[in-house]
Amino acid sequence: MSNEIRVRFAPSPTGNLHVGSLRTALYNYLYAKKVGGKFILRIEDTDQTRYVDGAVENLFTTLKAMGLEYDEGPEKGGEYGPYYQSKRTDIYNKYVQELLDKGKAYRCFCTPEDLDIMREERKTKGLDTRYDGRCRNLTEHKINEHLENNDKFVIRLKIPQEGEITFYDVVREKVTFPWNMVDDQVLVKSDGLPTYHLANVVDDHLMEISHVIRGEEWLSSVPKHLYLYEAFGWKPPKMCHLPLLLNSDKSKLSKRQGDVAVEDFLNKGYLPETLLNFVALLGWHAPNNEEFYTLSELEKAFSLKRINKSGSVFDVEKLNWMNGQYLRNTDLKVIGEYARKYFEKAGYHIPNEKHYLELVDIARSRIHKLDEVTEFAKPFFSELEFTDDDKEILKTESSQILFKFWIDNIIDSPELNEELINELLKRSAQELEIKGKNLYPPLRLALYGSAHGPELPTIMDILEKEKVVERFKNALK
RNA sequence: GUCCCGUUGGUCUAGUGGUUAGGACUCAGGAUUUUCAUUCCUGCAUCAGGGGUUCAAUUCCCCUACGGGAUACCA
Repeated sequence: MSNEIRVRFAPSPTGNLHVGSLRTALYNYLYAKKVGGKFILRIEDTDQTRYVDGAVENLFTTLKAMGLEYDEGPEKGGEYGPYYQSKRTDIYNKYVQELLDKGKAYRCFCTPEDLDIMREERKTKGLDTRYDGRCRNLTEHKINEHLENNDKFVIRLKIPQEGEITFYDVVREKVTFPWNMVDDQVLVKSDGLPTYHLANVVDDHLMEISHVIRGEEWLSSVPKHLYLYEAFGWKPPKMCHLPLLLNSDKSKLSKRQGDVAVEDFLNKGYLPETLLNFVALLGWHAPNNEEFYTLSELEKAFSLKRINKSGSVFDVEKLNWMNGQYLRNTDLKVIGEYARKYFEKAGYHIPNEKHYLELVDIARSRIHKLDEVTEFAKPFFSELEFTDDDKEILKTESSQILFKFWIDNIIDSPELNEELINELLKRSAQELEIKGKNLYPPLRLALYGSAHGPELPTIMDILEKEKVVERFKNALK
């Protein structure tokens, strides 16, 4: 075994990538980068019944969108493949046989129905629901009888029945479990495929994984895994169990309370940079007050030792705020590229690049996510709609005088530029004696359809002269 | 039920055997802006409770409460 740091992200392709998984992937990635190790992707697809079409592809594209590149894994290759567990069945079979030979595992011929009854009975007795071990000591004769009958069986791990196990977790430190609370875990299902527990241990060993960094929901499985390492005579990797991401009611983050798939967040217009930054800070923090990090800054700042123990609520309010910060502080052209698909979706034909960027710029300080980006562009692409209150404002005598004045002064000028607009604004106030709330709201209303919104010169610039005149004329009626 | 893990404002968090317990989001108020938004400033609010140990505990130990996770031929 080398001293190289090798970590893995090992999702099962059962749907879209969950933000919690994203954080797990990110922490693995960051740790590898930090220490100059390798980041490996392994697909844990041992459960055929949970196979979801397209999930693997979705995983690849999402990781790519997030900029989390792996050193070894599917598509990429590596010396430790294959990286799909479904392609490693022969390997697992070999090791299970070894366990059987060593007496560390045994065949169990109980049917699922038998087990249901057993658990029910144990429960009514106030016991835990572990397997009661009735097939632990089947005679050779009995086993052969079952085999000759072609009876279905699973292979279970023969867990010690007394004593306790203590191990050290990078995050939790010392953790102890009594052995009599650990189940004789099924290692191989009756379909001949391994369970996560077997596959994960065999693969982590064979792939020379040095640190297992995964969610806290796995903490209680560690004794089984460690026992497996011991049974094989292997050195176990360091364990590192991350605190969970929580709903606002503190339960494990789930679909019930909104979107949890990275893809969903991306579609709503959260930037990948925001998501990464936000999720990095859920459970980890540098010793300072810094809240904004690029990926490469995270690579330098990250450390396993500073991971928190307690779960963190995924606060969408703060995510929104952070995304707004990214929207405003990232180069306008970059935001423009991210925003383009939303304009296409809205069916807004983009007149020219300069105006397009002005539209994006108007929106970016007023929105939190990019799916709102066209909201402030709408008045430029569709007919204005006025409420009764709006119409009252447009109808007043001073508004009408104002509109006439502007039309007269714009119509013959060669160009409608900011200089002219400011001059006319000034003259409106001086010559017409229309100022303040009799000046700006009516103008903006006539041109933009709302008393609030972007600055007048910006509106007029995007509208261009012809349309400005047209809208003033409409307001004149 | 049983086992395991956790607990600094509503939320994310920094921090320490002696601090006015720091920052961010949210919320409230104010300033700037022709308006909205942005931006800036100010304010509200926290060490779960009870026992120890100690000159001193938010910090160390124990108990309780609460929260979460695991209890599958799912991962």
